[in-house]
Amino acid sequence: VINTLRPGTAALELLLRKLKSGPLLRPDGVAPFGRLGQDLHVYEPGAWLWPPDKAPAGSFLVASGFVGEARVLGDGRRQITAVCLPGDLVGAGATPAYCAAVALSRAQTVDAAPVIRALTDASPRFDALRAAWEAAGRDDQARLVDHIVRLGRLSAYERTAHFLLELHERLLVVGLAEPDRFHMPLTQEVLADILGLSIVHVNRTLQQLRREALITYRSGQLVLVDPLRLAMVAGRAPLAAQRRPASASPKT
Amino acid sequence: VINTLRPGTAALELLLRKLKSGPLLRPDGVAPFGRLGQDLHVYEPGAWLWPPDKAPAGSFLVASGFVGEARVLGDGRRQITAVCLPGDLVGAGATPAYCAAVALSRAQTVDAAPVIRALTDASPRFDALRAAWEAAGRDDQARLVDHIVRLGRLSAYERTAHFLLELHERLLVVGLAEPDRFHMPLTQEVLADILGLSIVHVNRTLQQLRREALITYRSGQLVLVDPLRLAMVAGRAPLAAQRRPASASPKT
DNA sequence: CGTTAGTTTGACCTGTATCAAAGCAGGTGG
DNA sequence: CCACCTGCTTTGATACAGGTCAAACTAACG
Repeated sequence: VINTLRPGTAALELLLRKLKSGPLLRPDGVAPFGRLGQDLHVYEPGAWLWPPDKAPAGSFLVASGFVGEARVLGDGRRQITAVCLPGDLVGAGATPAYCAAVALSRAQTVDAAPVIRALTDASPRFDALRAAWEAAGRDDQARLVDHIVRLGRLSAYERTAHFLLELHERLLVVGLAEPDRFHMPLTQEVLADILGLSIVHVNRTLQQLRREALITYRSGQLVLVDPLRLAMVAGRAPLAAQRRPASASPKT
Repeated sequence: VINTLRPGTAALELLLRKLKSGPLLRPDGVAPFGRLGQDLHVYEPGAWLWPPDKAPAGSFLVASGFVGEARVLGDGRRQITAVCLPGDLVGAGATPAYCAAVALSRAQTVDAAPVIRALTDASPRFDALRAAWEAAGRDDQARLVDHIVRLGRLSAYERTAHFLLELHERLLVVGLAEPDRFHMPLTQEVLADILGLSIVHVNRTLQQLRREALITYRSGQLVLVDPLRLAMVAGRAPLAAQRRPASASPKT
């Protein structure tokens, strides 16, 4: 479906899906943007969208592939602080300074300036859109907090499960995942830099998840074989408790 | 100086200092808020400002002491995701849902509603203030990212140094630190939950920092004995950023 | 002075890192 | 079609950072 569109159009469509998934945006509140995509960028895995020492060069909408915000330490250690999926913005408000952006897989982006312009525009015509946008920003923030908890208090095993579930959820929202599987283009090295682990340990952790029949991974397809048990491992509410929307009751 | 003011006034003064420290706010841009502080809350260390399962009950300005945003896992593990110092807001935009707020030391807060109202107000009279406010929000965000890097890629030793420097910097901005020291009211247990370590290891790490003559800590006063070397350890070194020096045979 | 919360110590254990080398594609050029 | 890269995954052996448990020490405080 998405694949048949031009990348710019596709990216916008993904963004709108995300915004529409929130409680705030009625489908008819979606404003008509200018057409996007004359300014397509393609990045090979590992390529910088902007390098560590430069300021973000505008903001971009991810059209395909995964992009990461990363910080690189003097001795080469690297921590990826956020993963941007198709439909996400890189370099916008959510992206603080001192973060490089790097393609985590082969990725396409389009210039997001028109989108930003519309969102910044004070016109009441865009009110609903802007509200949805702000909600998405809060989600981004909540995800940073999730990441902190993962890194600070979860074991490698829990961490990995937790992260894979996050990816799945987010991709579901933009329609890029099936209920039990999704395309996971990240190498174990990249996963290591996201999860704060060593490559070797990521490998062993994934093996354990497979051995215990929680996931399957073949040729880029990640299958959540047992999502419930996986969620349990990740320390998420055991009984299908809702999480994303702003009302919830975490377990005791 | 600050101590002689009523807590509400003092808190507001701290906030304004922070906002004024940014590049955007000219001193005369500071708007006169209503007087604050009829609604003072005092919390004992460990007390919830709001518990894990409730939504933030409004937003509060910290007047004194340290407050933390925390997530508690099912089995009791706890990760403090952000530390709010005097002059910071807890529960405002920067604070995402699913975070409890807890007093990390004895702390006072005042209701921040009047401040929020002024900032939300569209009046151009507050434009400069609002801009400063947004800058402060970006700082908060950058701090979350710092925290992620700390937890993901720094050793316990580096992490601790890095965090203490952050505290010092932030307290300097609001005038609550001297150039080489500040009052650090956090217990090692709390530090552990911030740094993602065990209590015992925090203790040993602090000992190491003292043994190597980087810091001193007596009766709540934390002294940065050798800020430069400390910054180096924390990986904020402008100079050679190599592996850990081990100049004095660090033993475990 | 006993109580209590916090810090410190020691002994021991384990999760994760490190090092090194071996398998395993998917692509390339000969 | 094969030999050969090259980048990724997997494996094994070993080392260490940091966790856990338990107890002793310290200092504030009623």
